Amino acid sequence: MSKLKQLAQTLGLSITTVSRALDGYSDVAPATRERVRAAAQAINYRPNSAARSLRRRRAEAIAVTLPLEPGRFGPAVFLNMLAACSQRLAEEGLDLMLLPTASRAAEMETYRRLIEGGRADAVIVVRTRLDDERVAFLKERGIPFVTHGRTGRSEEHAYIDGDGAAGFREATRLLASMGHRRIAHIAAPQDLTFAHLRRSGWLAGLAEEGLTDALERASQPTEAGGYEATLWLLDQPTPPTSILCATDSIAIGALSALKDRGLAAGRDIAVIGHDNLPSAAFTDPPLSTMEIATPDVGRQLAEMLIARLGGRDPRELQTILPVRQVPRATHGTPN
Amino acid sequence: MSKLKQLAQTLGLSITTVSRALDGYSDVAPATRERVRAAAQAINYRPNSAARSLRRRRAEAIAVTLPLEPGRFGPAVFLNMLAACSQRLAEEGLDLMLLPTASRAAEMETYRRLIEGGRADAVIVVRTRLDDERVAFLKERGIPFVTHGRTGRSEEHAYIDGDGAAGFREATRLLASMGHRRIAHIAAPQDLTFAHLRRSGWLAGLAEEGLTDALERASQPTEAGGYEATLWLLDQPTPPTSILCATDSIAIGALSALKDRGLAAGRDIAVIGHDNLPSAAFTDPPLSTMEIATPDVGRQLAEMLIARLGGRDPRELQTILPVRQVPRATHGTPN
DNA sequence: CAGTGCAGCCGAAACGTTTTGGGAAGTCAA
DNA sequence: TTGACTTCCCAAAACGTTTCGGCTGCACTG
Repeated sequence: MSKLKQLAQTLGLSITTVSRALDGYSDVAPATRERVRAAAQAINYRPNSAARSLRRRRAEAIAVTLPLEPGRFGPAVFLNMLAACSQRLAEEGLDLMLLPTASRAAEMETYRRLIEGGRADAVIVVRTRLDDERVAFLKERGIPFVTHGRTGRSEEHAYIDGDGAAGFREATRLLASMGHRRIAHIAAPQDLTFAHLRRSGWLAGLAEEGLTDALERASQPTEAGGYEATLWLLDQPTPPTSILCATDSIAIGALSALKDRGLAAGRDIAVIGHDNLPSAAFTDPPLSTMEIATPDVGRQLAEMLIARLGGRDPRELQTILPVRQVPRATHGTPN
Repeated sequence: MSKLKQLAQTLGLSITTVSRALDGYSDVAPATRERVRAAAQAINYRPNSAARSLRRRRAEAIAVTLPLEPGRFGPAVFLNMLAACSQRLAEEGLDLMLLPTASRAAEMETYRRLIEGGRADAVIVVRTRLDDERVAFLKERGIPFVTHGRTGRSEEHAYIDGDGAAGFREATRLLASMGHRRIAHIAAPQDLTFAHLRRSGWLAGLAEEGLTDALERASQPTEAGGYEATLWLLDQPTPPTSILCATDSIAIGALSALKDRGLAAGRDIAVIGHDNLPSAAFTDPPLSTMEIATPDVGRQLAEMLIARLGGRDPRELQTILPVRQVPRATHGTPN
């Protein structure tokens, strides 16, 4: 027998009344409500979530797939954001479920199961691409969603993103102001929106400074990728005096490559990353980097999701957060 | 109208038959089964998960809470493991849901909701403690679970764990064999099982080598913690010639502290970590560390979970995986 | 004192599946 | 021809909630 029925029986009430009492409806006497609450507490009652969401026709859950290819942030930063998000969602009775997916195909299949199967009411899309099939799918199905990062169709959907372009433009100009003329870029794969935006910020900065030497190298957003790319840059006929890296992981790889070539980061050559990973303060020398200035991205993301679930127009839910420079020891003057 | 009903109507079959056809029961004619499958495919049918799990009385989902205090592995390693796990679980039609939790209290409340509300069929417990209230709760409720890491009651439940004690014992003896006599340990909080085991391995190694100088310092398992602890160790009357760190994060902080004191890791003083984080190969000098030798921990974890769901005795599901040394450049001889 | 309104409660339907317990038709052996 | 099996299918119940549409009895109004 269901626990709700048990409760009703021991209390001498109908199932209806017990249910309504627990949900705080006004048509049950305050005294009764309290009695019910106490009894529910006593037997540790939690409504069966399957039954509830079947009847209510919503899952009371938000999903986010977790693509395992190396990504935007380090997982640590990313998880902290989702944690904050989940805390805010919990206040609304919403569970946040993270579903790891190994490939794009697996990710799309997960989306289909989630959506068609009614397992999630809304989703968070991370590691966005300029042309993102997940966004297309969700728009077509009419599922509320918020992306973490822009896409090629950003004007049509809710998103939250850091202003990577501005950050990279600023960093480029900073390097130029210190006398650097050959400012190279190690880019992450350009189908990833954030990578595209950061690169365009770098190009804008070069243009504003009248610099025409736009040396760049594409790389996976990993330490190993950064290592390789840096060696390549150093082997060019006129190697750069500074390297702007799309992510801190790349920058950490870069530092290692410089060391292996006997170059001192921050003296012989400047390096700047992006993300401000926890370990970035502990590299040698400590990495100059940048980060989203707002501390509560996760919470804001949750608010946007809640607003979307409430039917708010996605075009009112588009946030670009400022990026702040975190200068440490690797952005020195050119030799 | 439900999609299943729609299907049944367009096919001129009963709901029963459609359902059974899709589930592959043998009492529906092969031809019919194919017809149903094709039709379902065409309209992109996915059973409503709430209805299904209400009727089946299981959620077809495994939960793992994600404590956000700094933990055992770096999140990257951890997520890769869970990804592999989730892949295997998906083959059984099980979803893996990750629920971030900010505090122990929030974590327990999440457990209660999950379990009492029937949202998950089994759970994975990570970041285990010697005295773990989650384990107590799950045992009491009779919910199948597997822990990642042992506890004080390990003999009673299923677990998978690396042999941290053996790894630290071996590393200690290795250092001793190179002439080190003052081998210090930076320990993670001792209520965490892994920290306790690693420390005991270090102590065992010292004992076997007849070393009595057991200098140690407790620390949070973070870079900052390792930094602080290292400075403290260096400030002792007779500072160590080598430092065995409970985690790579600690070791990375240690490297940074050594640098700040003008000491060269691997030459002036040896450092060894544990976990083999992706960035450990890119520290300066590259960090000597150790790691679980088995590549597919996640998959094995999934297998154990499936076995538990199948009613297998937990005492048959206890795995301790060998730990392998990953020597790089920081474990040099004493000066 | 009839009529109206409201507070507090409840029965039954509904949500979309799976599963139980058959039933009808066909096949085969005796 | 009969009975026993098989094969293929189905109606209805069940899962545990929420919610719709009342119903009862009391207080108040005029």
